[in-house]
Amino acid sequence: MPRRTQEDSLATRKKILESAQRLFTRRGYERTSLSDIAKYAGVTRGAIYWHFENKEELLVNLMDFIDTEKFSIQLLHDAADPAEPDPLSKLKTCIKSMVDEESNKFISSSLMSMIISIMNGSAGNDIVRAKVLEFIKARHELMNKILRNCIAKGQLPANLAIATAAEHLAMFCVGFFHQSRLGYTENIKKHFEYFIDREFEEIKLLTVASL
Amino acid sequence: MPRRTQEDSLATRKKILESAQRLFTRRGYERTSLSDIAKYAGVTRGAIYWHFENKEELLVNLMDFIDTEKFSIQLLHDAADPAEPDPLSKLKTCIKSMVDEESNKFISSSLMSMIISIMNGSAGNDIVRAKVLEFIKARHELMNKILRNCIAKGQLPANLAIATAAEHLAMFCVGFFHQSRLGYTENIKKHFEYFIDREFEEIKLLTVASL
Amino acid sequence: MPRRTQEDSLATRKKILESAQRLFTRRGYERTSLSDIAKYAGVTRGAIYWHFENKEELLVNLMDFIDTEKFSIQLLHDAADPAEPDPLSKLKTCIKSMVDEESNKFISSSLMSMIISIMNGSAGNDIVRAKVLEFIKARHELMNKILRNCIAKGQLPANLAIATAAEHLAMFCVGFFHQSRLGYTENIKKHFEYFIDREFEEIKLLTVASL
Amino acid sequence: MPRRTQEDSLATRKKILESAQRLFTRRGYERTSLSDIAKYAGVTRGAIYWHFENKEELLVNLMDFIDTEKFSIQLLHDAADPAEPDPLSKLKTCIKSMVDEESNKFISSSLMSMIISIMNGSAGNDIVRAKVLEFIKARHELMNKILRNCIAKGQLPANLAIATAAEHLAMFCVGFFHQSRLGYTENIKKHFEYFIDREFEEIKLLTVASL
DNA sequence: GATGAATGAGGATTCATTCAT
DNA sequence: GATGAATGAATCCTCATTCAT
Repeated sequence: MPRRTQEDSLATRKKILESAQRLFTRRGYERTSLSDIAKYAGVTRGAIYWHFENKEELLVNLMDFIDTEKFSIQLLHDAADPAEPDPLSKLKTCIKSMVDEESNKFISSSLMSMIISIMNGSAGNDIVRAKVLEFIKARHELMNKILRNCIAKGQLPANLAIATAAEHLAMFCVGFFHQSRLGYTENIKKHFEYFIDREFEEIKLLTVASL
Repeated sequence: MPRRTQEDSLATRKKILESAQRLFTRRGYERTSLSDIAKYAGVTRGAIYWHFENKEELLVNLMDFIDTEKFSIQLLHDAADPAEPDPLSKLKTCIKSMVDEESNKFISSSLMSMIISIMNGSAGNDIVRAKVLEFIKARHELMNKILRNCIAKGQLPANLAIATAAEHLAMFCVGFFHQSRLGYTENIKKHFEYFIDREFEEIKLLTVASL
Repeated sequence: MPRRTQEDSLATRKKILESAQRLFTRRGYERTSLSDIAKYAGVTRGAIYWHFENKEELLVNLMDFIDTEKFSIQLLHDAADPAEPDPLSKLKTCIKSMVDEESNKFISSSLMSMIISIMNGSAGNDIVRAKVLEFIKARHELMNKILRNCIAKGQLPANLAIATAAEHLAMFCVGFFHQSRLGYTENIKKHFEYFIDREFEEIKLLTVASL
Repeated sequence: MPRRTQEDSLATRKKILESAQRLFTRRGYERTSLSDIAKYAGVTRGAIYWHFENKEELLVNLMDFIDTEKFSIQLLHDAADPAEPDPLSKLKTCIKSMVDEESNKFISSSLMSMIISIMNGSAGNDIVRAKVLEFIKARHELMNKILRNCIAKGQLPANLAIATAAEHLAMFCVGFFHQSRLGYTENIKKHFEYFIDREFEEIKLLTVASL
């Protein structure tokens, strides 16, 4: 029973993307076949090819999809907004959400595991790699912007070594994320807010003068 | 066709393992075919099957192989040795070596990227997952042992929350490793020793009392 | 969305046929997808299915279309016309036009390349084969009629072995056509009229008496 | 039940090539799937990929295979041999054999139908096209060589326009071949030797002086 | 009249695995 | 110990075709 209206079409597209996300995250990009995705989405492989050029394009579109859908990214954008009076809290809240998100398995960090497996994969799919790198870069720039916003609001030192601080923060998040996946952050999670606070204390030390 | 001596056999085995390591690290487990490995090692696929049951077994054996071969693990074992008077320095040295290792691309941390891709991928091959988890657990226990050794030598607080500290340290290392792979640790690398020192200062705060 | 007039419909049909001709000729029947044709014609696949049952039917219709459209066939019909005082010249002119047509790439001989690929391909699509064979037969009969007309006008011997002559002439044309496609008629083309004349001299020898 | 000895391997290879030839000739390159070939040869698709890189390579190898296997090409080489006292007869014999070969369906001319469908196909497979063009060129040069040999033996005029003559001869052969495929050489076949003789009489007229 | 969405049957290719030699 | 040959299942992808709108 084929679907016909434009809404149906969009619904199909969404179903495919969601299935792809779920399966890519669960099994990794390589180990997920289009057949798997189609089955999971309740459509045929052909339908996937109607909506996406090929497997790579599906992935690229998925990235945009997740980026748009998931709300945690919104928090980051808020934190970067010059109109935001308390960007630091917003940033901390966002980082804090990693704990819940992880337990929910499907929030923006699920994207990261995908990213990693793609970057570990390599070889052919240059379009995907480019997209991933672009994606990462965008996040990095966003982080820098947030930090600058924090400085502007007097929440971080004026002479902060921004690039270094951004790297440090990213390390913290990524480290937490990966260890969580392996189940080695039980104790950290218990006092996660404390560690976030400590992280920012560390960052505050990273002034141009001190390095 | 000369008779193969046992040495030849071992040499072949080693060649296969080294090729596997190199290629798995480079392209990931899924994207590396036994054909690739055989070609790279200058043997036939059949030879791989002589030495290893199948692809998974090759991977399992590879983990042991890397663990034995690579020297950085030795540093960790030294640091855990009760006879070692300065385990903290040994540990720091080992962590510090991540910088060079990364640039050299082929030290023990390369194993981690493999581990990650395996944990991200699969679903199926439980033997491998089990092996990986065992491997990670062993590292974790080793880390705990080292921390205890540091406490014994008075280099860390007696009431350190060891498990939490170990998790924190792991987060630091893993975070650095991943961000390095993506090329986002340039600034961190410049002052890596400083950051290692700071990391241990943080850890020192993690006493049973304080948490 | 404006109402389609009948003219629009015919225009679409024509666009499809022309696109089909161009692409079939260029890439062959098998290697041309309906998608290609639709894209080239600036319509959707669905439109093709509105005008033609399926791919085979499109081809069958295309043959009629070409047959009607192209003018060289007209020359042949003229040559077959009993009212024509000089059928031989008409025939020669038509053959001579092969040289230009080839360089123009799209005259009736382009049809032949299609025919050939169909006869070489297939096995399955009997309707097409039947159509092709019918088409070829029609040409053959036309040729016989022309030869008879030439005899009637005294331009060829009364006791000409018509069937044999027709075959010979066809061989000449087909041979030229194929060698042209491969680029091996450079020298022949330089004196093409001469060779046409010689061909007819040869044909004149094919009398019932002589064979 | 897999085969193991080298002879078996060669036998498999041969079976694949023969099946490919038969099916390519019958249905054309595009319409023949590797599955078809495998089935016909009684092997699996994998076996084909063991012996040949891919479908194109199979075709390229097939061309060499046919060229080597079939005997009519030997006649041509004999005719080109300076030691041959009567090259013209050899050449005529070879051309004459087209009649039988055609009826046998699988002689060297079957290659030509393949060539045509490939040249008509086009698009992707540049390697194949190159191979085909090389193949055709080789034949052409061989033909030129034979004609020169005929001149040397005084069987053709000293001032023969060789290139033109070669083209003319090729046209004759190719024309006959194609019309035969379509079943329109019945009458020509009855007196084929006569037409071959006439063809050579025509060629004899093609002197540098006369053109 | 024509479109957009979806299907499903293949098709080429890759690859882990097997096994006689 | 190792090779070369072969298998067969899975994968990505193409395409003719269908059909509600």
